Order: sequence, then C-alpha cells, then structure tokens
Amino acid sequence: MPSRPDERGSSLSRPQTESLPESGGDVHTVTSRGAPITIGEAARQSRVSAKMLRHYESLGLLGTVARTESGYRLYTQVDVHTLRFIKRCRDLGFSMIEIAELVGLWQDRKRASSRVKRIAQKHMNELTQRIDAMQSMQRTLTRLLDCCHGDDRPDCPILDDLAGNVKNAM
Amino acid sequence: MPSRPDERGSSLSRPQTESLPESGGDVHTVTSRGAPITIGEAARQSRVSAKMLRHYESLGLLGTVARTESGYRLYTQVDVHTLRFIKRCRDLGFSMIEIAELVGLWQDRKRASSRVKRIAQKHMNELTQRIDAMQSMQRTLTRLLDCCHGDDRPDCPILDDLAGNVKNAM
DNA sequence: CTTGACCCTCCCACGGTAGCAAGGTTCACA
DNA sequence: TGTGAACCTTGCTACCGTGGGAGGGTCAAG
Repeated sequence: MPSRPDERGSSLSRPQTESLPESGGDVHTVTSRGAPITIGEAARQSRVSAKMLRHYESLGLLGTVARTESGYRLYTQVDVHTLRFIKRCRDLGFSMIEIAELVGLWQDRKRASSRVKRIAQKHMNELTQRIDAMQSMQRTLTRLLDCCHGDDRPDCPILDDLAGNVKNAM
Repeated sequence: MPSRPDERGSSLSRPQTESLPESGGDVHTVTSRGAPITIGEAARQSRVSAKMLRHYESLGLLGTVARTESGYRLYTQVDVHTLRFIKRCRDLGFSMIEIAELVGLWQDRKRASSRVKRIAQKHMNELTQRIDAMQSMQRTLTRLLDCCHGDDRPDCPILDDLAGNVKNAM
C-alpha cells in the first residue's frame, strides 16, 4: 500500500536529515524548522520509541501522519512537540485515555481550564490511593522483616504470618 | 477427558456441602474436617475467585487437584489453607513468581529462613522504589494543581507545563 | 423433564511496552 | 552499478493478574 499523497503534503523523496543544522545531538536541537523527519529521528527527538510512535498513532493521538510514496512515516516538529507532551503525561502516570483527553484539550484553544484540572485531580486521587495501599504493604513487610532473623534455621515469622498463624504481638 | 482416579482419593460422587456443620457463613467456618469441597465453596472459604483457583492451579501452585469422575475439582482444607496463603501474599504485592517460591519454601520444612527473608527484602525494595516514583509524580501534580485556577478560562498552567512551557517559578 | 445453580474448557480483553520475523527502502561508498 | 548497513514497514507474541463470556456438561430438586 504505497503512496497516499493527501494531507500535510506528504510524498517527499528525501526524508533523511542532512540539511541545515546538526541533528544527532541534544533533544532540543531542531532539525531545520520545516523538514519532515523519519520515525527514528522523531523517536530520538521526543525520547519515545519508534514502536510507541506507531502505537500512539494507532490510538489517534497524532492525527494523520504523513507518508512518503514508499510508506515511510514523516513527522513534523509539531508532531514531535505533541510526542513530548504525551511523554511528559506518561511520566506523570496518566493513562492513555486521560492523555488522549489532555491532548485534545491542549489543542482546543477554547477549552475551560477546569476540565484539565478535573482530569489531573482525578489522577492525583487515584495516585494517592495507590500510594496509600502500597505504604500499607510496606509497613506490614517492614514488621515481618524485622521479626525474621534470616539465618539457616527453618523457623520463619514471615511464613508464619503469611500462613495466618499470626502469633500476635509485634 | 473425564475421570482421573489417582492421587488424593478423588472421584467422589457427592461434592455438594450439606453434611455436618453449617457452611454458608463466615470464612473461618470449616465444612467438616475432611470432606472435599467444590471450587465454589473453596473460593468462598479462601476469598479467591474460582477463576483464580483454576489459574493458580495452572501455575502449579496447588499441585494436583483432585477431581470427581465427571471432572469437577475437589479441594481439601489443606488446599484452602494454601489459597489463603497465596491471597495474603497477593495482598502484600508479591508477584506470582515470588509467591510460587514462597509456597515452595512454606511447604519445605527444612528451608532456611534467610531465603524467605531475601525474597521479602527484594520485594520490599521494589515496593519502596515504586512508592518513591509515585510520590514524585504526586509532588509534581500537587504543584500543577495548585497553579491552575480551574475555571471557564482557557489558560492553564497544567497544560503549559505538560507542553514544556515551564514558565518556571512556583 | 425442566429448571437453575453449579461446573467445565477455551478464548479474548485490559495497559503499556518490548521483542522478533520477514521483507522493502534509502543511502553512502566502492 | 553493486553491495551492505541502517533504516523502515506490518504483524505476531509476550509480559502480569484478573475478569468476562461463549458454549456446553452435571447435578439435585420440583
């Protein structure tokens, strides 16, 4: 299924980057302002794997991605910007569904900030809940670890506790 | 593939529970000391879903489970005890692989408690790491939420931050 | 015999990421 | 012009633990 010469002026024949400025360096280095880049380059610039770029595209987070005549994806700096946005969201633990909403709001200049805040607040609450649960585990584990001498002998308060022989006390 | 009349005396014809004591009540209620019980009853007594009972069995955590001639699983109180052990481990966040090891150690009367402690300590460390990562997210989110007024207006510090326009300060 | 509760096996889904396979494209260098 | 490396394509598999459902068998009571 080659060639799809519509939208965002695709079908360029020279995708590789060797034009104006340097390209292999820092993430913030811009590979010329307008020249489309391949998926590998976009992955480097956004610090998101090429695999994930395709995945995010399949989720509809990037809209229609341009292609060369031979089917290679071509990304613009706008795409890279969006990808960095997505990555930052992931780093903060947002789910892909939440990220899809956030991207939509980000691109909607008429959004109400309350909608963004609501999503973030909800995520924050879930995060807090999960942390609480994990801290509860942590406390129990700490107690068990303190009880177990951890030597060659077989008797083990950790196993006793797990088995329900609570032996009570400390 | 019905009937497998080996090991642990399977092939009973009356699996349902209506013999000696009461059975529908609390988890701690024992359905007669020796009578094998069906998967549903074992699920109730162990607070693990029947679905998961089959899954744990497929992972080899329960050894060979007895069957009736018609293929129904039959559980003993020993199995229920093991299932409660597994559930307690899950509640503490251990992975299935770790749980398999712990069950093995639990059933090995000659184990060294150090082996148990090592597993628990490793899990504890991973837990701590994950909590730290999530708390870091939490701190960032808190800061962002504090910055966003969350009203009808479109300007939103949360989106600005996610987009990399760090606007610095607070 | 029918009904309803229970059980069986097998397959699919989630979320997010990574790996591999088998093949096509592009480019630099000989 | 050829060749090889680096790159790209799609598609399948796996991870982890759990839930859901389909499609069918079993069992006891009415």
